[in-house]
Amino acid sequence: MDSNAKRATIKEVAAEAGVSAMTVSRVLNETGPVAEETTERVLAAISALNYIPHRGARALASQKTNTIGLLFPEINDLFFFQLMRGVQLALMPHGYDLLLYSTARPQGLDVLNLPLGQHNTDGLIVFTDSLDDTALRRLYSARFPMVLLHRTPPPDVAVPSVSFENKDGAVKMVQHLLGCGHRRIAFLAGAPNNEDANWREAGYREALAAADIPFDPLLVREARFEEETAVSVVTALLKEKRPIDAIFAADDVSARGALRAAHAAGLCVPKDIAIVGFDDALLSQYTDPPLTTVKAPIEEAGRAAARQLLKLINTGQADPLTLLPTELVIRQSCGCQSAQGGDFIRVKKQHNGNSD
Amino acid sequence: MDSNAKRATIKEVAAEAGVSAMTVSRVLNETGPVAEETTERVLAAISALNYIPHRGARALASQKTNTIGLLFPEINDLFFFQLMRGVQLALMPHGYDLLLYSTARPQGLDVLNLPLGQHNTDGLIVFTDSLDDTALRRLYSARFPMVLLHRTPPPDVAVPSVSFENKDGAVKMVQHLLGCGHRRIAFLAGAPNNEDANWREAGYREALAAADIPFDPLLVREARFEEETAVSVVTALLKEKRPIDAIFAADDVSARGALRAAHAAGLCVPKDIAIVGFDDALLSQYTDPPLTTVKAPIEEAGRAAARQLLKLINTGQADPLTLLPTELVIRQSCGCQSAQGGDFIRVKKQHNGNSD
DNA sequence: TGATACAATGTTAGCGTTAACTGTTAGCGT
DNA sequence: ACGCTAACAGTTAACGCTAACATTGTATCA
Repeated sequence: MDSNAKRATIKEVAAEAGVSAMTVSRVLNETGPVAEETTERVLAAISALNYIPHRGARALASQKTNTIGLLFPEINDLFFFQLMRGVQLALMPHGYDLLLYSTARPQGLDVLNLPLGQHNTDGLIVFTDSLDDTALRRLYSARFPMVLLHRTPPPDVAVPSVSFENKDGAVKMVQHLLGCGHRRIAFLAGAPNNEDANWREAGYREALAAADIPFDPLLVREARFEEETAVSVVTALLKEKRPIDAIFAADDVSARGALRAAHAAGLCVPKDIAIVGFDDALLSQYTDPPLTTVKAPIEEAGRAAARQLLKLINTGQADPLTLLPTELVIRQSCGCQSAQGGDFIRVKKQHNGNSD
Repeated sequence: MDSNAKRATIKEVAAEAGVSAMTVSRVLNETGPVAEETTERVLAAISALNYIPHRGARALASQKTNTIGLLFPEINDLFFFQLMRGVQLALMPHGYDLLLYSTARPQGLDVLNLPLGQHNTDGLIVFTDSLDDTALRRLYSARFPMVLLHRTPPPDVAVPSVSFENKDGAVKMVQHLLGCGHRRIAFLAGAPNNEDANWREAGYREALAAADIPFDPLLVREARFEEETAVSVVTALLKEKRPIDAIFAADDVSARGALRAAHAAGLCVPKDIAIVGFDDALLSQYTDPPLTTVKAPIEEAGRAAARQLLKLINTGQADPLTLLPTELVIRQSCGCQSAQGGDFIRVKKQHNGNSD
C-alpha cells in the first residue's frame, strides 16, 4: 500500500492504463463501447492506484448527484430505523446513496442554506414536519423532486405523499373493540401536529359515531407517542375513576406506557381494561400481555417513498398519494377470543383510508 | 416565486449585483474585504435569485467538502440517536454537515466504491464495526482523517478512538453489588464482536477476581444487547435453578429483558434477585423497579468524536484515545439502601479504564 | 511629495469529471 | 472497389466555484 498517496484522478488512471480519460470514464459508467482488453487494463489501473471517482466533479459535469436526501425531525423512535432501511433498500439497486439530515428545529432552517437540496441531492424525502411549508414551497417552485412521508402537502403544492391508511386502521380497531363489547373507549392521541396521529383519532371518532356512541372529549388524552407521557397521562386518567372499558393508544409506544400505568394501578389487562395500540412496532408482540394493535408497514413506507421519488426524477411525475394498507393484529391485550385477524369485522371499503 | 427557475449560479448573482463572481464568493465565505454597500447588494441579489452555492463545485475548487461522514452498522437502538445528536451538535458550529451512511454488511463493502470517503467528506467517524480492518487500513494509508467510535484500531493503525470507561464502570457496578452482599452474580454479555460489551465483561471478571470470587462460566449468557434475546436467555437461566443473587446486564436493553423474564418467573426484583444494567438509557429510570445502572455519556461520546475529528483535520493530530468516564446510578433494582451514587465504594483509580 | 500600505475589486486558471463531438479502423453488402 | 455502418478511441469545452495573483484607488507617513 502506497503510504502518503494523494487521491488519484481519472487522468492518472488513464495514463497508467495508456488510454484517455474519457475511456476510463466510459469503463466506469458503462457509457459507450470499450474493447474488452482495454477495459481490463483500465480496471487494473483503477485498482492499482486505488482510484475513487470524485463525487463533486461528477455532479458538476453530469448535473447528477446520484444521491437522495432524507430529511427528518429530531426523533427518538426505533420506527425511524425501519423507515430508513426501507428507503435505503429501495435506493441501492438504482445506484443512489442516501444522505441523511436531521433538522432539529425545522422552523429555523434557512432555505438558502439548506444542508440538503438541489446542490447536493437529486431529490428529497421529507419526513413529517422536518421542513416547513415555506421551504417546501420554495423547493417546489424550483421544481425540485420531493416526496413527503407521513405528511400531507399544503393545498397549492402538488408533491407526492406516502402514508398509511391510518384512519381505516383506527376504524377497524375501534370496531373490533366494539365487537368485543367495549363501549367506553379512551384514546391516547399523538402530538397535535402529527398527521398519522390525527388520522388515527379521526378514525376513532368516526367509528364511534358510526356505532352511535357519543364522543366524550374527557376520554381523549395526549400521549404524544411517548411512553413516559403515556404513563403519566393514563395514571391520571385512571385516578379519575371514570368507567373505562378500553384504551386505544395512537401508537404502540404509548400503548406500552398505558400498559405500565394500568399494571401500576393494580388493573389486570385485559380482564379489567383492554389496551390496544397502533403500528405493530418491533417489541409489541412481547409486551405483557401481548399487544393487540394495527400493523403499519413501516419499512414498506420507506420503500414506497423511495420508489415514488425515483419515478418522479425519471419520468417527471409520480402518484400524488400512496396509502399503504394497515391490518388488525389481534393478540391478547384486547381480551377478545378471535384467534385470527378479525375477518368477521365488516369494514366499509373506502376509496381512500384517510380522506372522506 | 419564479416558477420554472433553474438553479442560479454565482455568475448570475454577480451580474445581478453588478460585481464579479469573486466578490460574491468573498461575501459568501467572508474571505477577503468587501465594502459594506457592495455586500448588501450581493446579498440582495442572492436573495432575489434564490441562490444556493453548489457543493460539488465548491468541493472541487477548494478541495474541501465541509462534510463529515458517519458510518454506522445496521442498528436498532435508540442509543444511536443520542450519539448522532452529539456529533451533529459538535459539528454544526464549525460549519460542517453530517452525512450518514448505514453499512448493512461491512464485510461486503467495496473499498473502491465506498459511499463515504475522500471523494465526498473531509473525514469519517466510524462507529463500531461498520468498516472492516482492510478498508480501515486503506483509508489510513491514504491519510484520510478518521476517528473510531467504540472500537479499538488494529495495532498497526494509529487512528484516534473514542469510547467509554467500560471496564471501570463494570468494576464499580460489581463492587457495588458485592457491597450489597450479592455473591452469585450472573452476567449478560453482548455480541462477541462488540467492544463495549467485551470491556464490560472484563470489568465484571476483574472485580470478581479482586474479591476472590471464582468466575463461573455458567453464569455468563449472551444477550447481545437485545431485549428479546435477554428474555429468553434469562428465562432459560432461571429455569436451571442455580443460586443467583444478581444479574448484571451489559446494557440497559438486556437488563429490561432480564427484568421481564424475572417477573414472568414470579421473582420479585430486587427482593428475590437484583438486576442491574449499563448505559443509563433513556427509559431506564422508568422500569419497574427503577433500574440501577452505570451511566454512559452517550451524547458526549458523539461530541468527543466530532471534536477529535475536527482537531485531526485542522492540526493533523488528535488524542489517540479518549475515554469518557462512567458513573454508578443507584436506583432500586439492586436492592441497596444507599440513596446517593455509592460514594462509599472504593474504586482503585486506573490510568485507563479499559486497558490494564 | 512621493513612497508605502492596504482596502476593495477584478482576472485567470484550474479543481476532476463528463457531454458532445471528431476521428479512425474494420467489416459488409453490392 | 465503393460507400456505409458501427465499434472504438480521442479532443475540446464546460460544469460552478475558488486560489492566487493582478489591478486599482485612497489614506498615511517620512
